[in-house]
Amino acid sequence: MSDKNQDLHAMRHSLAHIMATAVTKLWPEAKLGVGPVVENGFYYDIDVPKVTISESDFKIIEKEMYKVINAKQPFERSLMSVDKAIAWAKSSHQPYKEELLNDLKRAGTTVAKDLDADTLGIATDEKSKIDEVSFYQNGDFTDLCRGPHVASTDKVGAFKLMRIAGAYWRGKDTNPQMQRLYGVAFATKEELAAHLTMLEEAKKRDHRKLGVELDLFLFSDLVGSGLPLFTPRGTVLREELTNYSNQLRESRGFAKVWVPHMTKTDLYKASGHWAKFGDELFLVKSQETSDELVLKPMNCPHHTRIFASKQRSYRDMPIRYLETTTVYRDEKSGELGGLNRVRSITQDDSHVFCRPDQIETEIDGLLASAHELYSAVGMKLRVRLSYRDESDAYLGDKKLWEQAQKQLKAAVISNKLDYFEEEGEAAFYGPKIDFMATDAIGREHQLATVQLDFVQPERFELEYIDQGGKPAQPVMIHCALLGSIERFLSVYIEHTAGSFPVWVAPEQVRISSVNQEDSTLEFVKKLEDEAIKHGLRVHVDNDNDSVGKKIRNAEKARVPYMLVVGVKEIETGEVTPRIRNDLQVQEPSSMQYQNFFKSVANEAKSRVSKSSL
RNA sequence: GCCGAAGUAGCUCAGUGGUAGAGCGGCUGUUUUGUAAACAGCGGGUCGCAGGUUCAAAUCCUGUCUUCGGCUCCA
Repeated sequence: MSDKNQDLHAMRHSLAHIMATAVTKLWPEAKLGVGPVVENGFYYDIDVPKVTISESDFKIIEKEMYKVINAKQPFERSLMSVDKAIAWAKSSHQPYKEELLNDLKRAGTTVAKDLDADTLGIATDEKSKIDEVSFYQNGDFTDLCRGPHVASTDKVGAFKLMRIAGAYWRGKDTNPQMQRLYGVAFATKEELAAHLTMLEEAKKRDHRKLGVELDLFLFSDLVGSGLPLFTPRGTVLREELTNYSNQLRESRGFAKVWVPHMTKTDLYKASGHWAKFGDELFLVKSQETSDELVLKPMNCPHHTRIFASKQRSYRDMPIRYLETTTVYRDEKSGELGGLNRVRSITQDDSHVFCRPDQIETEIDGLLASAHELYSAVGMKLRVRLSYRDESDAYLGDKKLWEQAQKQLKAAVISNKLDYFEEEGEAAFYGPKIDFMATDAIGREHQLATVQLDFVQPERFELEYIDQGGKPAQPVMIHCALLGSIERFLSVYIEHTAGSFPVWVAPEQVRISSVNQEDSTLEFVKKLEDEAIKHGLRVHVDNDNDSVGKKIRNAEKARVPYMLVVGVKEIETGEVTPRIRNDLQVQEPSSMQYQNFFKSVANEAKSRVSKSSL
């Protein structure tokens, strides 16, 4: 950590301390939990019995904090033995601190993983030997805290309280819930202002906001939470992306299949999903039969039925199925949000049934497809090899797991992918390769995945006849390139800020007339027909608006190309396209309109990210 | 699920117990527009939904649905 960062860290730490000072002053019965530094700021978990602090209290809390700051109280650090500290916590009625200290004492020389080193006043490098914990005092307020703190309360830079939220004590939902007060803090007012501006900018990209502005999707109270509806424009996005994903896989020998969206529970009891995902399933009740049905939460068990419908020879392998289809999962209501987490999830799903010796080739092809797709959408890919850990949450033979994990790694290495390995991230039925895509503002998202599966072939007793004429068990490879279309779109909309490349853009060309003269309207119609002839998504704006207004509207809709059409164009037959800023590489020149549409159609076909005009 | 906040016109929002508002969008008319907002007029809301309190409820109370923030982030 640089000196500057250390200073900033001490400031934020001190602010958490000062916030605790203020809250304790306002509500003397407040019980303090933990108050660490986080990215861009700090928080403190506080439990005030019978009082609910709300954001409207921020003013008085901030006012109280400024009182402390303006008093320029020095922070005085002191050390105390753990036993003395426990006595302190008891006498000052701080049960949460007392609990932490007791756990610390019980843990002896090793600190339990979930203990908060910051709050306990333990330096990381001292973890193995803890006899004393540190306290900081300012004025008449003392708090257990590791620090570091700044020298006095006035040296804390600029801050702002941001929000308040419930947080379980030590992250366990069986524990009491405390109130977490968040603040952001920076060394200078200017940096704080810049941060707040940045947050505003990020808000502008929010796919939920753009979804409304660009008329892409919506939610209806009557339909239900987590169940998005897509408008014509939004559906273009879905179709363009899934067509591409399907095309990439069909060119590698995948055949489309189709399965119904509900099934008997027996299928998931056989697959092993019932035990794991039972409470996430939507139950469907038949009024005609006694069938217990559910909406499908995944497609693989269905696809195994198709595979198992015939006897397969080693010569038939691999068998590759692809289906872009919607699955339904009853997520916890509080976890739903925009398109990122929904209850109707459309996957560009595919399953390969292959011989063990074909694994590497199959994975190679899928990795190459993922690479191509993510290049086209302009996102950098990093790969996570997700392995099992030592827990018993996984099904299947451990030796098979180890073998599978090695094969995944080999394929990733031979594809020269940037990768890292992580234990405990695997699916319960096998290890996987997760693709982490980086968006335009540097956030990383997990989207595509390739997963190996030795468990379902066993559970469903899948087999093929090997070269020696004996039955053998195939390996299953699950793969989704986009992952879930909904989540992909939430990321992609924010990645592009709604400015989609020509091939994805719901509206590719807008033709705006300068006036409503018959001659103009006729020529506009001629242009529209030409665009349609080239398969372009074109809109005509013949409204009685000023040219300036029409341009503004087209810009707001993020239309890649706009043509303004009047007498000049009619006379010459030439158009000068207005190119959306992010696509433009050079000043556009005028050209015959036939050539213009031809070029745009080519750009869409080859999925380029910049304009060639 | 839990804690907190919120839901008023298509969108963004004002309105704290006494006749529901603004801007933008929409529609109509005037204008016939040349590269980021012409002018005028007119529509448009059971104030999320259901109960309750009150002479009177967008406003107060209860329930419910929906949305947002958080519950993982810590040297």
